Amino acid sequence: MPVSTPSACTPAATDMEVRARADHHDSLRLWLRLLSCTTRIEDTIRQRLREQFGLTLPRFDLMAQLEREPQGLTMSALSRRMLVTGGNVTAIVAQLESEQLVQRQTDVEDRRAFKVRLTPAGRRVFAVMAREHEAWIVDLLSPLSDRQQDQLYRLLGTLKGGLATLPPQPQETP
Amino acid sequence: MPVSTPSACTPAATDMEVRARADHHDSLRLWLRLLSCTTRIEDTIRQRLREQFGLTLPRFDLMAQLEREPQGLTMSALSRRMLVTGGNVTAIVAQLESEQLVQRQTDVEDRRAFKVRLTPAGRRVFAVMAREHEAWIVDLLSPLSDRQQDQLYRLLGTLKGGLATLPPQPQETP
DNA sequence: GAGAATTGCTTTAGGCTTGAAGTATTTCGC
DNA sequence: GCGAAATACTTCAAGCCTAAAGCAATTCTC
Repeated sequence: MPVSTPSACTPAATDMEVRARADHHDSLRLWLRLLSCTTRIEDTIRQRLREQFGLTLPRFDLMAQLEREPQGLTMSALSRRMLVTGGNVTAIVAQLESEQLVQRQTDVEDRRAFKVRLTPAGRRVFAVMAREHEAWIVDLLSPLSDRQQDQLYRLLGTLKGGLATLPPQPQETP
Repeated sequence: MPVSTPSACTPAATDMEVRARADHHDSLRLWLRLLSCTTRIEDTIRQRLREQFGLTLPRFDLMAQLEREPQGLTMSALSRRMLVTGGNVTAIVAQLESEQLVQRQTDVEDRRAFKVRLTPAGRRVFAVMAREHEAWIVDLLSPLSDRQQDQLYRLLGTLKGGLATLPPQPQETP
C-alpha cells in the first residue's frame, strides 16, 4: 500500500484526497477517500507494531494466520491466505524462523511441501501482540458508532461481493 | 482486557465483558473487510497500469499530482501530498526523469529547492492514462448504486475526520 | 550580522513485493 | 508404468518504501 507514516523525513500530510477535484467523477472521490482511510489506519498499525514490538506488519499477519491453524500451514496455503506471491512468503518465513518464532516441519506424505507452525515462543509473543492489535483497531474505528460500523460493514460486503467476480483472481473469505 | 480501550464504557458491569468482546470482534472484521476491498481495487489498478501502460502506480500518482499544478511542485510538496518519505520521491522522480516524463527546474528564489514539472510528452501520456484510470474506478465501484456510494462516502468521511485527530500528524489545508 | 534551528533534498541499509525462471516432487492421462 | 502436466517451493532482478544520517541553503533569534 503506497502510504507513509509520519516521520522525521515526512512532516506529513496533505491528504491524498486532495487529488479529488470538481471535474472528477464521484466514484473517483469515493475511491480516494477509501484509500485514504485504509492507508491511514494501516500505517498507524504498522508503526505501532514496529515501535512496540519490533515486528513488521507482514510478519504479524503471517503469525496471525498460523495462530488459527495449530497443525500448521504449507507455504502455498500461506501465500493464498495472505494474497501475496510465494517468493514473498519464503522470505518472511525465513525471517521469522531466524527469530525462532516459527518452525518448518517436513511433510512425510508430500516431500515437496512442509508445514510452517508457530513455536511456543512465537505463540507467546503473538498472544501479547494480538490483544494490543485488537485494541488499536477498536480505537481507530471508534469515530464510527456501532450502528455506523454495521452500515459500513454491509456496504463493503456488497462491494466485495461485486469485486470477487470481476477480475481473474481467486478470493479468500475468512 | 486491553488497557487502552477507548469506547464509551458506561453500561452495567455484568454486561461489559461480553459486550466489549463482541465489539472487538466486529471492529476487527470491519477492518479486515475494509482492507480487503481496498487492496483488491488497488491491486487491480496497479496491474492494469503495468500491463497497459508499463507504468507503476507510484509513478502514476506522482504524475497525477503534477498534472494539477502546471507551474510545478517541489520535492517536499510531492512528498507531503503523496504521503511518502522524501527519499522515496527522489527515486521516483529520478525514474520518471530518465523516461522523459518529468523535468526538474531550478528555483531562483531558493537554491535548495527545485520544481518538478510534467514534460509535454508526460502530459500527453498522462492524459490517456487518466481517462482509462477513471473508467476503471467507476467500473470497480459499480457494485454499489449511486445512493450506496454516497452513503459509503459519508461514512468514510466521519471515519476520516476522527482519524485526523488521533496520531501526531499535522494536517495541511491547500 | 552571526550562530542556531529549520528546511530541501539525497544517500544508504534493510525490508516488502512482484513476476519470471528454475528445481524437485507428485499426479494425471494413456 | 511412463511421459506430461501440475504443484510446492526457491531464487533473482527490479521496484517501492521507510528510517536514519548527512549536506547545502535559508530563516530565525538575539
